[in-house]
Order: sequence, then C-alpha cells, then structure tokens
Amino acid sequence: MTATQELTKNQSLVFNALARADGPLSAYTILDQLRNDGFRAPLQVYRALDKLLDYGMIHRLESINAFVACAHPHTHSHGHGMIAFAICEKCGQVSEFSDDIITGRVREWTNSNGFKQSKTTIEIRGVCANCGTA
Amino acid sequence: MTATQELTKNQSLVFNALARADGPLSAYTILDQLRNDGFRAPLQVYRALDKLLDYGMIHRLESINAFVACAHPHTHSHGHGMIAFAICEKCGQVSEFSDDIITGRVREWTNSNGFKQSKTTIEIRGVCANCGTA
DNA sequence: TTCGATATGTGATGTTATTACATTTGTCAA
DNA sequence: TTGACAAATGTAATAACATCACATATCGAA
Ligand SMILES: [Zn+2]
Ligand SMILES: [Zn+2]
Ligand SMILES: [Zn+2]
Ligand SMILES: [Zn+2]
Repeated sequence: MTATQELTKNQSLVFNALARADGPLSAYTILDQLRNDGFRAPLQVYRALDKLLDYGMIHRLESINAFVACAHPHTHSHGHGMIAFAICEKCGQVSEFSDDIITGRVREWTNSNGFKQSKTTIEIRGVCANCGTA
Repeated sequence: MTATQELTKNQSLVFNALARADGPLSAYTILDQLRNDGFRAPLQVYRALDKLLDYGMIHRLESINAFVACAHPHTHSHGHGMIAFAICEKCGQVSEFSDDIITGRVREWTNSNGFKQSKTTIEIRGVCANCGTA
C-alpha cells in the first residue's frame, strides 16, 4: 500500500506482462504469456488483476474485456478525476486522458439526481490518427 | 427503417422483453424468457439484439454485459449526442441522459488528436437516489 | 509459536458471445 | 410465374470471458 506498491510474485508477473505490451491484453492472453512462469489457471490472472486494479496500476476496458497498464504510472490516482480511454479498433492502441469539465458535468448530474457514483467508464471507440491516415 | 421500425417476429419478441423489463437484461435472460415463444439458441437473441442496436431502439451496457430498451423511444437517435447511463448496482435501474458539454469535450479531444470516433460509452456505476436513502 | 490475514494452486463450473452450416422467407425483376 | 438474390431463421458446436469451491502455503503480528 505504499506509493510504489509492493507486489507479490503473481502480481508482478501480470503487471509486467501488461507494462511491456503495447496495448490492452485479455486475461486469457496474459495467462498464455505466463504459462512458462508457472501460471496454469485463469484465477491466477484474475486475482492479480483485481489487486492491480485496486492499486490503480492498471485499468479495465469494459468495452473490449481487456486490461491495460496505466499510462500515468507516477500520477496516481489521476487526481480523482474520471479517466477516458480512446481505443483504436485498428491497432489496439489506447490513449488515456482526463478532463475536469467532463468530470464536473458528470458530478453535476449525479449530485442533482442523488446518485452516488462509485466508478465511471468513458471509452471512445474508433480509429487513431496513425491508422486513419492509411 | 421507417420512424417506427418494422420489426420481424424475433426482433419484436426481443424488443418487447426489454421494453417490459424494469431494467437491463442479459442476452441469456432474454433467451430464457422467450423459450415459450420458440427461442432455442443464443444466436436468435443476439441477431435480434444486433438489429435493434442498429435501429437505435435499445442500448448495450458494456460494463454489465446487458441490454436495455431506449428510454427515449420517440427521440431517435438522441440528436447525435453521446448518451450516458447511470446504473444502480442495488436495484438495476438505468437512467439515460445526454449532455452537450460532455459531447463537446469528447469531440474536442478526438478532433485535436485526429481520432475518428465511432461509438462512445459513458457508464456511471453507483447507487441511485431510491436505494441510497435506505 | 500460534493465530489470522493474505496469497496461491487447481479443477470444475458458470456466463457471455461467435462460428459454421442448413433452411426458410420476402422481394423484385425477367 | 419463376428464378435469383437478400434477409431472416434454426441448430449444434465452439470460443471467449469469469467465478466458485476447496485445499494449501506464506507472512506478519500477538
Ligand atoms: Zn491511468
Ligand atoms: Zn490505430
Ligand atoms: Zn436511448
Ligand atoms: Zn437503485
């Protein structure tokens, strides 16, 4: 629970798999990559992913059932703003950004509707600049 | 493709199942509800759902793998704004709203980053006003 | 050391979605 | 009318994603 999280063996293996990937990975892709490190079952991956999510070191992309290392590893945890993801459907690259105005507008809606938000997902699917110029 | 979409038999059955539900349903829940109407396989549900999504009559909630009838059935298709969903984790109620400022901010980011967006997901998870007062 | 919390190993199962292929139905023009 | 094509449907099998149940191990504090 320190600033730089102490990770267990499995958590490190999973995090490193995500950190060295150039895009989001599914849990089962991670599992396959870690077979040689002794991983045998999905739960080994999912348990590590849960912790890493808790620690804010990775994000889950709901719209593609995949996970990605946080792009702002030393800026945890995004100053409490909501995070938006732009996901390229051609190359898989994910851009991560936060916007105080969007965060504020969402808060306005939840406040005026008595809704207690716990987690907010903002995912933009499309084609990135690199892939769009082809 | 008319204002009030002409639906096939399966599409009507699936849409009516969603319309009479008081919250989102999974594809397999729909399948179970339609067994007596002759539904036997998931694909019958998924094919109908795909069309209804095309027509803008229903929405898919990515964060819970479920589908919900559009709350604005006569306001298609939301004036091209992005739609946000507030999903109560206690009672399952879904509130649907759109916000031009959020839409604008997202467009600003995509425009300035050369990202061509095709679909944007905004889902707020939490506890609704009714459930929060308990 | 002993207890409890956390982490791990493993098989089975549950849930969500798609592929592949055959058949039927609707539309329209020759 | 009929042939041809597109759209819709039926069905089984499989793939992809996620959790449950239970046993074992590891670590830190009382
Ligand atoms: Zn991040
Ligand atoms: Zn791209
Ligand atoms: Zn709607
Ligand atoms: Zn509620």
